[in-house]
Amino acid sequence: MGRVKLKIKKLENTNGRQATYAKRKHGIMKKANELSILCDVEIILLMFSPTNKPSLCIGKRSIEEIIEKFAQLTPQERAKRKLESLEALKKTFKKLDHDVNIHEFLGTRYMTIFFSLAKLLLVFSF
Amino acid sequence: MGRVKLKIKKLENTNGRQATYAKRKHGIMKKANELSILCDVEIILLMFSPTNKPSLCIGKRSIEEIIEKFAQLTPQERAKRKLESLEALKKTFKKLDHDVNIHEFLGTRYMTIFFSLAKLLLVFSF
DNA sequence: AACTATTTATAAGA
DNA sequence: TTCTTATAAATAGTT
Repeated sequence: MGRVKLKIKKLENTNGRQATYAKRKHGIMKKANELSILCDVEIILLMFSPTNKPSLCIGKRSIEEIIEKFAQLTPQERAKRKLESLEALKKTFKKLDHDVNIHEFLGTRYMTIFFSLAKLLLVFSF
Repeated sequence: MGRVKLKIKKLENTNGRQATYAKRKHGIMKKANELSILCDVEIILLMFSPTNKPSLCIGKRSIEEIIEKFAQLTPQERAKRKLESLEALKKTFKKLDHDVNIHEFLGTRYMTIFFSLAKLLLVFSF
């Protein structure tokens, strides 16, 4: 969609790649949001920029549902749950790392993806 | 993009919603794949259909990288690592569930998302 | 499942 | 960089 038909292969020009990423990231997030609303479905979209900066997009309804559930707790319960979740998460990753050395297996980037999602889903603290 | 401009709100007709989901799911997966190639970035896209059937889309390069890393192991190492990872994962989820009762907090659908991603990222066994 | 009128996304240029 | 615009691509309603 543009002045010419684009070949789908890595854009070698760095500036062009950044520009295209910015445009298409916007486009795909819009699409994800529309789809989640139109069809009433859950969507998780996680992207890493060419410089590894993460962008997370979640279907509108899902986020609202999480917020609503979280909001039904008292502030004390919320703080407690968040702390507990983060503690459990830390232990979990230490344990997993000890068992299978996932850092080495997955690499830092995947650990970041995984950790982001875990945090998001567990404690709504992204 | 279509005969009329669509209002972005939940489609109330069930068949229409299914049809739109199918079309737009295809569209957004194509976009995700194009973006991951053009800009050489990692993308994870996870969608649940109106009937809760999950679709997972991962940037082409990422999947190839995982496969390549996994393929460098010997069959014995692969089997061992996969088993270990699954065991660790099971323990992890039992532990997490005990600590924060995430099943109750997140609900089954989110557990499925989380588990799918965990499996995918840990052992390439989806 | 295929079609096509129309809207939407976007590549290149300003 | 942000804005514009020609063109490609997606898709809503139809068949």
